[in-house]
Amino acid sequence: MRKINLNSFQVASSETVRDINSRIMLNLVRKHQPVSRADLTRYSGLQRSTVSAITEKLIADRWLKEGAVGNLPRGRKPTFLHLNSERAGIVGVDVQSAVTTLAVADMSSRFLAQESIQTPQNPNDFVARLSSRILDLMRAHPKSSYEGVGISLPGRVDSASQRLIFAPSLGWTDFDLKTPLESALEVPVELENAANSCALAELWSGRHEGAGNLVAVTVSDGIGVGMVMNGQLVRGSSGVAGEFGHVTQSQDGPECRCGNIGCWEVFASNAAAVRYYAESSSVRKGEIGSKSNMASVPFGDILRLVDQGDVKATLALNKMAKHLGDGLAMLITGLAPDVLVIVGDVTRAWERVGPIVSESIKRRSLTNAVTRIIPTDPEAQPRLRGTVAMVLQKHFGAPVIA
Amino acid sequence: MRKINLNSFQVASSETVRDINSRIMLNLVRKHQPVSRADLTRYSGLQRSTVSAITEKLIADRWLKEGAVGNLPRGRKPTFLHLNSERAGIVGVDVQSAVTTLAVADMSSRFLAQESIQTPQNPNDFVARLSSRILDLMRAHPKSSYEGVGISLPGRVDSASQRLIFAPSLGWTDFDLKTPLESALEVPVELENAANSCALAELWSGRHEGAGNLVAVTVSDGIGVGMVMNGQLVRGSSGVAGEFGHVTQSQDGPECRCGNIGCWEVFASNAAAVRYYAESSSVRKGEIGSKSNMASVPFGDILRLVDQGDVKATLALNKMAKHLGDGLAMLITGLAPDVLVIVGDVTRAWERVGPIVSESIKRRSLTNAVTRIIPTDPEAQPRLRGTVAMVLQKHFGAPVIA
DNA sequence: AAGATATTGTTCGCAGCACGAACTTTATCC
DNA sequence: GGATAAAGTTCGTGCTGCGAACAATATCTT
Repeated sequence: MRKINLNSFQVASSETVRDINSRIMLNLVRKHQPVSRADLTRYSGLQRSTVSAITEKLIADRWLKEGAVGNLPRGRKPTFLHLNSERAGIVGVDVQSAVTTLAVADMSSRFLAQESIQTPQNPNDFVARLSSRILDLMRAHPKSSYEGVGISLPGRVDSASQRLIFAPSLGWTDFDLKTPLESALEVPVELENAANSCALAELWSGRHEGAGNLVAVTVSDGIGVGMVMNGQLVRGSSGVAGEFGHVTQSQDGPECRCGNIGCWEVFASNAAAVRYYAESSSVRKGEIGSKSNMASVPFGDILRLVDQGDVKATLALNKMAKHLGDGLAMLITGLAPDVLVIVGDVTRAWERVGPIVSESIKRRSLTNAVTRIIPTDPEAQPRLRGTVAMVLQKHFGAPVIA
Repeated sequence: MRKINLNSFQVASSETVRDINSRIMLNLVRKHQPVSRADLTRYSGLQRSTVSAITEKLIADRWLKEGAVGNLPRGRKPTFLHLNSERAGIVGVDVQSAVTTLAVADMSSRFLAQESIQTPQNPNDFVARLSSRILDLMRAHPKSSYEGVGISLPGRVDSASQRLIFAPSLGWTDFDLKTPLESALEVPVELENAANSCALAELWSGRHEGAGNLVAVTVSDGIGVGMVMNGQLVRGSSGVAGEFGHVTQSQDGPECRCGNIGCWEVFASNAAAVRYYAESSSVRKGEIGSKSNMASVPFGDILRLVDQGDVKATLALNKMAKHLGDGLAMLITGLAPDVLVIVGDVTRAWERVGPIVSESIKRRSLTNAVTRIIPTDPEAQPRLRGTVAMVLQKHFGAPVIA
C-alpha cells in the first residue's frame, strides 16, 4: 500500500477508469496474444460489453488489430486480437564507452534493425551524430508513429532534471542530452542508467510474471545495480540509488576510481580480474606493486585463457567470482529479491563462476533466500532491451493514480 | 511507473473514481485540518460541486465532521471540516522481548491510553493475554468502530501467509498470531516487522511530505532495517527484505547469532558496545577472550557511564558508533533515501554518536548524498506509532489500482 | 432437415461519477 | 441599500462500466 504524495497527486475523472482498464487490456493482449474478446473477458473479469467497447477504442487508436478467426467445437468463431506492430516504432540506444548501439523495435519488442557507431568523445558531437543516425533509422523503417527513444547510459541521470550528471567512463559531467535530442527528433526521449535499463528489460521480459522484486547487477569495469521493488524502478533521492558497487567491502583494499578504499567493484569487477591476473604475473617476475609495469590483459582474453585451461587466469577469475558472490550476498540479504539477474561478459563463464558465486552466497546469506540467480546471455542485449521497455512502460505501465 | 502484475490486478469501475478522490480528500483534510470545502477545492483541483459531494459522503460515513465556522474579510463564512476522531479507534501493539506495550489511538493518531504487560514466553499464552487486554482497552474507550489492530514484532512476518516465521528474541518460530487474534477480537489484525513499523511511522508522521524513499534503522541487540521506496514499504520476496544487519562487514569478526561471521550487527548493535566494554575491562584484567568471565553491563548503563565521563564506556560507544556509520554508509550508497531515521537507545547519546557516524559515512559514501540522517526520540515510541500507521494505511493509502 | 444448444460478440437502458454553469447564501464595502 | 466577494448547492451533460437482451454463427441431436 502506497502513501499518497500530497505534493504531486492526480485526481481521477470518469476517463481515468477507461485509462486503467485499457492498460490492463493492452497488457493482457501482450501476454496472451492472439486472444479473443471472450478470453479477455475471462482474464479481466470485466463485462463482455465493456471489453468490446475498450477493444473497439484500442483498434480505432491502432493499438490493436483484429487477426485470424479461431475454431471452437461449438458456437460462433472468435476473432483474435493482437498488438498492432505496425503502429509504433521505438528507438533504443545503448551507450557504452567505446561503442553505441542503436536499434529500432516494434511494439512487441522485436528488433527490426540494429547498428553500431563509435561513441564520440565529445558530448555535443555525440548528440549530433546520434540524432542524425536515429533520423536515418526512422526514415528507413517508416511507422505510423515513433513513440519514443530510450537511452541506456553508463552513468547517473538526475531524476528531477533528467540531466546526465556523471558518467566516469565517458568523461561527461552534467550534460543535458534529453533537450537537444528531443528538439532534433521531435519524439520523447527517456534516459536511464544502464543497470536500471537491465532491470527494466528483465521486468518487462515476461519471464518473471508476478515477480515484483527484481535486481539487476551489471558487471564490467565497474559494478552497477538496478533495483525494481514492488514492480517499480527504485531511483532513490535524485536518482542515485543502486551504487552498491561502491559499498566498502574491505578497509584495506586498493583505491577505487571513486576515491574511496575497498569498494566492492574494486574486488569483483572485470577490472579486478584483470588486476588479479596482472598481479599473479608480476609476482612471478618479482615486480609486486609496480602498477605501471603490468601488462593489462583485457578481460575477454582472461576468459579465453580460462577456456584454454590457463591456471593464472583461472585463479584470477575464481577470485573475482568469490568477491562477486560476497557482494551479491549483501544484495540478497538486504533486498531479498525474487530474481537477481547478472549481466556482463562474466556470464559467458557462468559454468565456472556460478558455483563459486553460489558458494559465497550460501556462506554469507542469512536465510535460505528464495532468490533465483540468473545469468543473462550477453547476446540477448539486456541494456538495449531495457531501452525499449523504458518507452513501452509509458503505455503499458500502471496509470499514475492518486 | 509500475508494471501491472497480471497475476493479481484490479480493474476499475465507476466507483473507483470516487474511491480515489475520497482518499485524496481524506489525506488533504488530515494534512490541512481544519479546512473548508473551498480550500479543498483549491488543494485538490476538483470542482466545488465534486468536493461538496465527496465531503457529504465522508460526513455521512462519519469519516469527517463539520466544525467551527471561519472568518473571512468578505463573503460567506466557510465551514471547517476535520477528521472525526470519535469515528474509529485503532489499537497498536509493540511487542518486544521483555515488555509488550498496548495503546489505543484515534483517527488522528493521537494516543488515548497506553499500558504495558510482560511479554509471555509462550506464544499461546501471549495470544490469550493480549486479546483479553485489547478487549478491555476497547471496552474502556468506546468508539463507533475499531478499524483494526496493528502489531509490531521483533521478527519476520511471511508476506503471503501472514504468519510469524522467526523471532529470535522471543524464541517463537512459525506461529500464526493473526488468525486467533482476529477471531477473538473480531477486528482485522495487521502484523509487521519492528523496523518496517518504524519506517511506516516516519512515512505517515507528516514530517517528510514528498519523501518517497525512507529508511528506518533500529538499533538494539540486533540491527533491523525497514525500507520505504517510492512511497511504499519494501517487503521483498516472502517478506524478508531488510536484513542488512546480517550483511558481512568483516571476514574475521565474532560469530553472529545467525551463525555467520562478522555481520554488521555484531559490530554496531547495542550488544556490540556491551561486548566492547566487557573486552576492554577484561584486557585490563588480562582475561582476553574468556567470554564467560565477562560481566555483562547493560547498554543503558554504558550510556550512563559515558554521561559520567567514563573512558572505557566512551571508547566502547565510539567504536560502536564508527561501525554503525560504516553500515549506514552502505545503506546510503546503495539506496540513496531522502531520509534515514535511527531508532534505539543509542539516539539518547546522539550528540556524541552523531558526529562519529557522520564521519564514517562521509569517509565511505560515494556521492555527497542528500540523505538526511535523523535520530528518533525514544519517547516518541516509533514502533507504536507505526502500528497505528499500519491500520491507517488501509483508509488513507493510495487505492490498489490495476 | 430442423430445432436445441453453445459460444462469441453487440446493443441498449441504467447507475455512478466528475464537470461546469447557474444559483443561493452570507458576508463586507462603498 | 446596492455592489462585490466568497462559500457552498443544484442540476443538466457526458463518460464509463454493468448487465440483460439480442444477434450471429457454429455444432449436436433427433
